[in-house]
Amino acid sequence: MQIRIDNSSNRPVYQQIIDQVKRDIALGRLIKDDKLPTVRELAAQLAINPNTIAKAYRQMEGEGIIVTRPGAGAFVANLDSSLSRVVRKKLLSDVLERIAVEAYHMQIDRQTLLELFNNAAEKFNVPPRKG
Amino acid sequence: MQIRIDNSSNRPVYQQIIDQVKRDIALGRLIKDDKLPTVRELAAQLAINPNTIAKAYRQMEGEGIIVTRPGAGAFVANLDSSLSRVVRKKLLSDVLERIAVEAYHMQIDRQTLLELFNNAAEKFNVPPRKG
Amino acid sequence: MQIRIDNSSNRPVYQQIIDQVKRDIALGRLIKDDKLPTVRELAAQLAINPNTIAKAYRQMEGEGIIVTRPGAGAFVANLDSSLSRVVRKKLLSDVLERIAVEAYHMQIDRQTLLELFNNAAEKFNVPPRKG
Amino acid sequence: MQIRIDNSSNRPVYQQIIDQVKRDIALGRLIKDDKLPTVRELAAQLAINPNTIAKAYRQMEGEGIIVTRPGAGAFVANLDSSLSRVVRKKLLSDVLERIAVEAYHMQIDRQTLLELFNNAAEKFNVPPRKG
DNA sequence: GTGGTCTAGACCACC
DNA sequence: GTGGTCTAGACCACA
Repeated sequence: MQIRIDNSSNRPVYQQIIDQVKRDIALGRLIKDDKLPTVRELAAQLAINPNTIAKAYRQMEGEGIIVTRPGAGAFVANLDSSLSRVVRKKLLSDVLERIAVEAYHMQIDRQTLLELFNNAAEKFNVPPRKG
Repeated sequence: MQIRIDNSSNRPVYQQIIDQVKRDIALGRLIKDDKLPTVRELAAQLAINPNTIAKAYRQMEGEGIIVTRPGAGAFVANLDSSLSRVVRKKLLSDVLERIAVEAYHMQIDRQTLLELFNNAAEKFNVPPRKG
Repeated sequence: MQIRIDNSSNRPVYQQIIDQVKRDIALGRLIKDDKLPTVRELAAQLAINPNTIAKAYRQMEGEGIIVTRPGAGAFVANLDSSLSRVVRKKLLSDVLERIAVEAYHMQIDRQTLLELFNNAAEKFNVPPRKG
Repeated sequence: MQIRIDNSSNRPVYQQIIDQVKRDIALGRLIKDDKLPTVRELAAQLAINPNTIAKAYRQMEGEGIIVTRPGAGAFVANLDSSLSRVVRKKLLSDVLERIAVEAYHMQIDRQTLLELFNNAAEKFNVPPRKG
């Protein structure tokens, strides 16, 4: 678990932590039952307030990404989204549309955008077929 | 120019305005030199604080999306990204990676994600070849 | 909006706030687009820290119960659970089973339990038929 | 006595133990004077800190669910709630109301909720008539 | 020692 | 003035 905070980013610190944990899971670097650093550990390591870490963990717990057990620590959970499939697709669809608009304004053609998309999709364990 | 504000969205109002102007441009509904409503007009129409509209316009002007001619109003500008191609691709790439990670956690398979992507890309004028 | 905190309760303060807002919505005392008290208002009224109120609001926002707009306030949202129906039923089912076990140990017979259940269900707008 | 700990549950371990003992009693799998495993045994079997088991037993003894006879072990006690009937009904009523509120927000109709309730009630020995 | 809750108080984006 | 983020530090339940 190597997390890096970019203080010059607009993205809130707690969100950066979530991003990177989720990314590590998607990359297969973290798997089910792996233990995350303790709140205090990570806080010390990154030199940020423990509450900020706790907030990130709490949110991931809410999303079902991790499981926290007081007295034991935080652990990677099973992949299991409780959101309905319709909602999940809608969420992704909205962001993808916004990206398409951005690409247009940035004058990035569809071919190039598709390449970027494929690079991104292959990098992570987005399974080729349902499952 | 029909702009609709979704109050139940987390997206800031000024950002929603930008989104929709950019979207209309990408859809071809707005083209170069088209006149945007005045700040006052739009504020009245949407029942929104004029400062919010002004902020949206100011930001779009900064991005080179529109040009404001004092005394005349705001007009759609030429497509002309000030950023280098490398930077633009990096920006898109980052967001696409984040989407791929989200898709993984939402258990959306690559096939489905690709469909969503294609739907989004086709909807807008992301030119098939460098444009 | 009259919220009362029971300091002698084990239930966390932020949770008590959520309970009561959700209850008021279910009772029809609060309806879509109604404005909740501001974080600072409620904090002053209840003599508790604003962060605690903010936490309650943030969680309700996450559950889709309310919508918060910085600069505007917090508002009751549309009824619209994003959880899959299977998950929702499982969640309720688990709690109901735990209650049945409790009822057994408390020597409350099924007839009485059913009465208590009906009282509770009628009190709130649990719709008689899907919808 | 087969107890299973779900580490991916938020429910504290000691509470899960209590839940399952009470459940087994309600199901008739454990009856008066049955001997529970010793703290040491159960701790070894579940690979859990003995203090956690001890805490569960201590609490059940406090609730009158079991009796511990020093040197002999822990045994299932008689059903005998120390609380007044009014208090017991109030306790159940409160939880049932909270469930009704949840059901409302989850858009589970009363018909479905009633089915879930009946399933739960039938599963356990909630006696049809005062028992 | 672990995470969870709460307080107190600062600064920022949004309207 | 609104909610959101972050810091600093206390206390508690859980293991």
